[in-house]
Amino acid sequence: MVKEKLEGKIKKAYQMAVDEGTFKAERDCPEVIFIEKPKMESHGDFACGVSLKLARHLKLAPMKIAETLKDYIEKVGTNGSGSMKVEAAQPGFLNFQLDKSFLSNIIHQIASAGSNFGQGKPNGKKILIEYVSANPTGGLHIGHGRNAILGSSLANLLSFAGWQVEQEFYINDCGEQINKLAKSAYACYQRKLGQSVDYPEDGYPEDSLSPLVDKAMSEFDKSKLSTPEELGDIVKEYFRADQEKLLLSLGVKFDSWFSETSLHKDGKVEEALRQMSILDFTYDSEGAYWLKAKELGDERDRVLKKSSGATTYLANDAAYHLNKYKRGYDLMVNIWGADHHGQVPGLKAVVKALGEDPAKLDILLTQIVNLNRDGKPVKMSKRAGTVVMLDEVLEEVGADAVRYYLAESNPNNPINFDLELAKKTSKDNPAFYIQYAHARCCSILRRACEEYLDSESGKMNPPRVSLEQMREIEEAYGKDEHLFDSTFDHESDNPEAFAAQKKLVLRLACLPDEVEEAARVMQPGRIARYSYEIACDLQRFYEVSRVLSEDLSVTRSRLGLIMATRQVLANTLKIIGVSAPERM
RNA sequence: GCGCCUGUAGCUCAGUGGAUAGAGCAUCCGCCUUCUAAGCGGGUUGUCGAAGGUUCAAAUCCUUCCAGGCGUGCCA
Repeated sequence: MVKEKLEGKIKKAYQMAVDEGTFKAERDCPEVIFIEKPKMESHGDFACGVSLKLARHLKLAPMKIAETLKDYIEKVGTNGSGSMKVEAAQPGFLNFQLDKSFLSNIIHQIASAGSNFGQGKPNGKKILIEYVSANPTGGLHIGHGRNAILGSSLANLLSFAGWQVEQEFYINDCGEQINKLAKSAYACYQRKLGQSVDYPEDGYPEDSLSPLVDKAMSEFDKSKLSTPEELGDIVKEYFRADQEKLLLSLGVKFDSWFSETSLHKDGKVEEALRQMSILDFTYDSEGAYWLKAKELGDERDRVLKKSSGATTYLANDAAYHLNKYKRGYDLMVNIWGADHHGQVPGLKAVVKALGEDPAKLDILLTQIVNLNRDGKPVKMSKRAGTVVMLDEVLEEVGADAVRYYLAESNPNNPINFDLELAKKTSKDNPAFYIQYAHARCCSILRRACEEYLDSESGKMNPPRVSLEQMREIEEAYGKDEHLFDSTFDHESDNPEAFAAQKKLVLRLACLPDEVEEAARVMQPGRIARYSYEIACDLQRFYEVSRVLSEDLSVTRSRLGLIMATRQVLANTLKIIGVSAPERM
């Protein structure tokens, strides 16, 4: 919002300078105008280093360019959105100092946009995010959890940023693992019927299957359980349904569940194989059917159909991705665990062999999640040995903490998830601290309309703001641009308070830029960290500046700042899928 | 061997080619009669893994090397 505005101004100034012959160059600025937030306050609220980059094109000294741009920016004027000071600084930066009307205008804009504040304009593009995609042969572990939270937060983020998003779970419901599941379940079933059969070697653990087999026996007639395949189909659906339920409890909801088996039933795998052979990217060798993957950038060729006649996961993936491409997305994102990174070149090769554009397929890899308790590694599962199961972590720390910690980090880095930290109710725990900031805003808004104790007389005073007045403020603050001007009126009385308010408002103003940037690099974690910064700025403001006071006009306008903060916190929490409580 | 990821403060991590390198934790000092102290302010803390290169400007881009993690199936 602010950055966009400044960028526009600089661009206009540049063009004016060209039009008037001050700069001898094309009208289009040859460098990207990047607005940054300077680290040092003396460098203004925002800064731009484009003059340094333009020096080469214009063959002028950077400082000279900055000064010229400054003059033209002043000529361009403010067109109503509040004014600012511009300064040219060595070695050629443009530093912007926003004034009070600009700050007050930001609150007004947040107020009028409400829950839409920060939203990107619809870009008319469709994106498919495929994630989790676990085998329906057991529960989800914490790694699946990371994948799920990244996918879900990314979907929220991109949708907020203006994409049309669909979320899909690809069910790996056929192949060797599923056969093994069916055989294990069937052996378990036969034993329950009193038959003495050997349990398959390296089969799935009997204790985890036993309750599901019981359930199948109670829900289905014997005639439906006569083969391992029939029982396998039932059990894998139980596992899938459990996964869906667990994901829903974390706020992860898919638009579609795509079955791998359905590709076989519909002849789609054969169709994909034919398409690749038509383009001459396949061959027979050693009794198997191969993809010329090496020609397509992989390190070696890959088997599509085993000598047994069964297709490999890669052939099935080819069929699945052909289907995705046919659905006409502008971009497809797959989220995989980093232990699958070796498959990336294979899948890219398949896409090329199908004659589709690999640039439309983006694969995000998530590194592992290490669980700690007070700095020491934990192994908590009774069921799966060393693997930590998602439902156990969820039960211990709750959905909000799980979502925050799995969303917050950069997917390329491993997560060190500390269970004790996630349960703490202090600033050490950012998930808590952000929610607390939201609750604090709500509390102040509530208290404004309540009676309060007069410390001198010891009597209760009537509320500072009546419910009716509060409604009026809420309504007016989206409409009246100048309602909040007095928020910043007391700079000289209390410079500390002014600085804290200004910092908070400028932080809030960055939401649109943060959303845009996070969406561009597909890192919802940036929003989580941004949210934490808001919470810190609010806390600072709260320390040095009272909202509810005897001065009604100041109270009203500061309530506006609190409403705006609450709104931006709510919008960011929604993206990462963490709840925004009104009381804690 | 080859491929991918990572290397920034004692620890966990941010950092978009820009100005003096940033948070939290830890540690030290100070602060609660006031809207939620479940907190706040301040101090200490760095060969940005190493060496070259590109650039007016490099933690950031390029090359080489070192260290760690993961992967390298007719499993998925």
